[in-house]
Amino acid sequence: MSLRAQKTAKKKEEILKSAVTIIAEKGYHATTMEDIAAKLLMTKGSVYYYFKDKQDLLYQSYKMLLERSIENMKAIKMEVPATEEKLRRIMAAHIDYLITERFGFEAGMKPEQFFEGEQLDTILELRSLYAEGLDEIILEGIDSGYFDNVDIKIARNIILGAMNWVIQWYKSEGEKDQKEIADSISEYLMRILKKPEN
Amino acid sequence: MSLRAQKTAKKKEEILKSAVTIIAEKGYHATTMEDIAAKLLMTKGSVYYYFKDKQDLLYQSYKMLLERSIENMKAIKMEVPATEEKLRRIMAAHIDYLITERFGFEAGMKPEQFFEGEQLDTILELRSLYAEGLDEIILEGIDSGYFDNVDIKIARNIILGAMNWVIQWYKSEGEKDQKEIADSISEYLMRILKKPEN
Amino acid sequence: MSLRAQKTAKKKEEILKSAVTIIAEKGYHATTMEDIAAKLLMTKGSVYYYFKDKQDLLYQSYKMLLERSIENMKAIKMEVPATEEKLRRIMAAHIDYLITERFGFEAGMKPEQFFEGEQLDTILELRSLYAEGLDEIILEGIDSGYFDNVDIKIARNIILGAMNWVIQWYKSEGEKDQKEIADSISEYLMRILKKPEN
Amino acid sequence: MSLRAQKTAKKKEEILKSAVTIIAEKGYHATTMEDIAAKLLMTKGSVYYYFKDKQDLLYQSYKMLLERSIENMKAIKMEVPATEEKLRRIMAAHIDYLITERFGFEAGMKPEQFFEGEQLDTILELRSLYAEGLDEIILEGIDSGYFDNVDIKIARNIILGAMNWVIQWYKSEGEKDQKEIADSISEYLMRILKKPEN
DNA sequence: CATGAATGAGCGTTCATTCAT
DNA sequence: GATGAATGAACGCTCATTCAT
Repeated sequence: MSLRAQKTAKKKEEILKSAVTIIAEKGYHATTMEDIAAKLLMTKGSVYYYFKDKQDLLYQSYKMLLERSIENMKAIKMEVPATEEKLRRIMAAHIDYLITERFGFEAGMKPEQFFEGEQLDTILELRSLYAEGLDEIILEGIDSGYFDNVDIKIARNIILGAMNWVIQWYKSEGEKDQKEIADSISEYLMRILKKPEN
Repeated sequence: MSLRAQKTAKKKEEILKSAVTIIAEKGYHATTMEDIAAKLLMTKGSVYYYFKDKQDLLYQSYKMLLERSIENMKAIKMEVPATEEKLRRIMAAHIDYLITERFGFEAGMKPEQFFEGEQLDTILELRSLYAEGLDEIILEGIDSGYFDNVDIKIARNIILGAMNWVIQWYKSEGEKDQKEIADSISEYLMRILKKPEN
Repeated sequence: MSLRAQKTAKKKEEILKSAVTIIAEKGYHATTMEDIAAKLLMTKGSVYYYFKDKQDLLYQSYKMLLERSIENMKAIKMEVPATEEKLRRIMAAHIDYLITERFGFEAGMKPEQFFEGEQLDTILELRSLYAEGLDEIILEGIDSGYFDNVDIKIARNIILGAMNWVIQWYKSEGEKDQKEIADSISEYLMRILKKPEN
Repeated sequence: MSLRAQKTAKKKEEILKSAVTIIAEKGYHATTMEDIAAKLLMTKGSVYYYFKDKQDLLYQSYKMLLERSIENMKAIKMEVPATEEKLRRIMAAHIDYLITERFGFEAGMKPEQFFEGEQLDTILELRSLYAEGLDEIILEGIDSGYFDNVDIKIARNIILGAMNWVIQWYKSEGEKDQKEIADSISEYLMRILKKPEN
């Protein structure tokens, strides 16, 4: 990658990050191109040099978030051998990412409401990939006899729902810090999966 | 209530229902007053005869949904004596309401993004009321020794998150019907709460 | 006039008075039919029973004010014989009417901006009538040798301007009361007309 | 000031002038943003690039007119030494400005009807400044024994009223030209102020 | 006569998008 | 590459007006 291309890529990422933050805060429609540009001391026009349109910006933002989540998951999978620990780490990372990167809009967003055509396909596929990543671990646990023989789809969606919901209540009840909350949730969710010990 | 007033109330409710449906589908900002009116073969102007502005319409809609949810819960509480059954029924009703009434926007919505002042206060209080309703049942279970001594706040939020998430995946994976899904989810969530049987 | 017609006439006048007050306060365009009706505990629909449209209401209001001013002037003319006293009384009445009846909109209003066709003609003619009424007195004074040989049109317009301007400053500088102000103004304006005494 | 800024300032002024003209003609409420823009072959959107909203446009217009009037007055005060001549010149300039710049809306406008808060304060202060400017000259005349010992406030308001009223009758009675009218009015108004010569 | 309800035209305003410089 | 400026389509909202009851 040439130096120029690197610079462009860096700028693009800055813009995406700015966009993610503001959209998470105000919502997509309430966020203006002006808002996004202003936060970076740019003008609207410049943003259009890097992104085709607002829709594109949303798409790239969302895609980036999903891809990173998937990468995070992969990294943890490589790093950690034990099934349960793997799942716990992934949940913690998910919640952490949700809160620190403020990509709140990931949570309740219905992709069909914002994307269509190829974009929608890509997004849905990335979502699926992430879901499958979780499924694999659950399956791994079941196969190894460590997890109970649960309905994987249901279990995974309970986990996803519980995790994404954190955004709704984290701030308001700040007694426990992020780490503790992630641990507690993991702990409880594990009860769904784990085989009753005899 | 006079006949006039009844008619007005009915019309208001029609509009609210229409609004709820469309907002659930397209999102609040993407929904125009025209959309809402057109669906009822009305004109924009008429909608404004019944509601102060778009914001008011959103507020009333959301409030109605929350109030009904709370009433549903109360009714079930009165009707069903057994703690576990009570909780199961409430979960089933919640999911059912979510899907059939399509009030998808309840799920991922951050009230702070849409409301402020008194409206926000009211909404937050209604949310709290609903949450407390769940908490009471959990506490009842714990006190009776039937549930494990879980962190109520965490448990409640896992339950809420898991239930509200259903909207995100119900349609796309329609093999199981609504009832079954609600049952499965309840079943699994119960594992978090129930004391391991010895 | 039948009893019914009397009732109607009375109602019409009530509405006109209400309209005058509110229009004087908020301006014609900023005044809604709702405002006018509400002040009389009526509904918009009723007002339309008595007046064709908003324009008609404005026209009738303005016409009424002008006609009364003219009648006032006539009455004073009949009553008072002395030229100077006549003029003074008319000025005082004019200012008094302006302030108490709050028909502020008479002052700065350019009829061409609000009326056209027959309505405009009528209004302009009534204005002329009032102006001529003043002119006659001035002429009378000149003929009798009591007033100087001034340009009547100019003199009359100075008088009208000075009087109508009162609305702009009366309230804010309330040290002197209405009567005194009217007297002072008359006094000074008289200097324009009166022949320097030798 | 950079060239850019100059261009912007120029454009702003163009818009203000356009606004003043149309508002003077049709009145504030009857004037649409479209009207103002169209007169300059612009689109509504462009006007909003330069002015926050319609209210802002009115405020800036009015402020500009008042400021220029005050500056005009100051310039004349510097230029002309003799009290009477000073006053005459100011009156002539006032009437001239009123007619040529068509800022008719200055005349009968009640600021309280259009402005509030800081805007109202500023406008009222500018009005006061102008009024005080007149008062000073009157006082100067009195002190020098050239003017009679009149009530300054009353005298000033008669002068203002008479001058502003010109807008109401100038066009329709166009026999005399602007200059002559200004002279006549000054002449007559001077009679109010001047000490009777013995 | 009165009114509640409905309508539609029109206005102010926002904002994504474009483009000359 | 960046930006100031311009655009136009769309939306929320108001309000005079109409009309069935």
